[in-house]
Amino acid sequence: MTEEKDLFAEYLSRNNLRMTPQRGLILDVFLRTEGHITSEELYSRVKRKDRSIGQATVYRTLKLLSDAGLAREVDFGDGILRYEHDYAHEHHDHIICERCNRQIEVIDEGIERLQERLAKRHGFHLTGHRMYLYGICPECMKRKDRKGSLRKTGHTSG
Amino acid sequence: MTEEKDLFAEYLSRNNLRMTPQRGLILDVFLRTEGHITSEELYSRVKRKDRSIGQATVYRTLKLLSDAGLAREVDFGDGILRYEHDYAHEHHDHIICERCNRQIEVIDEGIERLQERLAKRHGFHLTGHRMYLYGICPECMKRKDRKGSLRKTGHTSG
DNA sequence: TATGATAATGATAACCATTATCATTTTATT
DNA sequence: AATAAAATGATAATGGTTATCATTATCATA
Ligand SMILES: [Mn+2]
Ligand SMILES: [Mn+2]
Ligand SMILES: [Zn+2]
Ligand SMILES: [Zn+2]
Repeated sequence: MTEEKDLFAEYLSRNNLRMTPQRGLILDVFLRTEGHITSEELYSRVKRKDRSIGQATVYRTLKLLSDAGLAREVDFGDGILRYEHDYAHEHHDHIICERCNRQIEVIDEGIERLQERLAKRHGFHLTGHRMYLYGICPECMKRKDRKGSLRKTGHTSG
Repeated sequence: MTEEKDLFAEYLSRNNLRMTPQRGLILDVFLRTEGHITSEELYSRVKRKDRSIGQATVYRTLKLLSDAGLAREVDFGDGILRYEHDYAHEHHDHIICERCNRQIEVIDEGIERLQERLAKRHGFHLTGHRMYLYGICPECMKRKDRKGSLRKTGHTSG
């Protein structure tokens, strides 16, 4: 946590930006929050510690944290950007349950390798990727056809 | 093209919806347009043939076409939904160039297989996926560091 | 071929996450 | 202190998409 703060401070000074109480607080709260958090959620958490904080500052800081390599944007495709820790966190992809929205983090070295090869085969230099698997989680599998909260994205039948 | 129209008609009647001149025209123009088209683009094309068409109708019809299995939503992550043909078109994924936005369609059976296995390993029943690779295309590789139109998504360094 | 019932259309307003604007305040440097 | 540069927070704006709603078109039936 101190290490992350140092990294952020270094990133800021390297870019002629300034460490401020707001930025420090936002980073703190972010680091204490596991999972995939929206700017809105983070804003409401930060506001509990500093009534006067502005929502725009949270948006701005989250962007800075992403550039600094401390946060990573996660886009589940529902129109709301989420953020997760990106420092000392291994890269991973996500499986999302279309029934209950449960999300788990997964990694498959084989897939990563093949992605690299696939890009190369087409002459591309691969710099990143987004991969989201959609399905039905084990729990939802048991309680059969609860058609209740289907997500209705267009990812089904890929 | 007649086959697609039949499929659409069948889908509509199956859902107690009606085939209309507007829907027919929108499907026609959509089928004649290759690539990944936005609702806006399709709207302007359709409007050339029917001045009186409404933009909402294009949005609505595109959604219907997706449900009917004739169109597929493509989300490159820039906040604009695109659509591509989905009937008699093999599933594929995309590589997008971060410099010039060129996009190519790719498929890797090995990856598809591993995705299936990865989901199963976590107890999920896989229903679909989204995979976008980001990189630098061969052309942009040659004309070095044209930092011109960098996309600035957050997908880099996956 | 009128008549209801239902669905579709097009114009427009609303939505909503995110960005831009800008006056004011804070911070770093002289 | 004085100055310049950057950050903040309130608020307006953005822009793709969706909701609303009065009007029109379509379908089934008599
Ligand atoms: Mn994650
Ligand atoms: Mn495609
Ligand atoms: Zn589930
Ligand atoms: Zn390129």
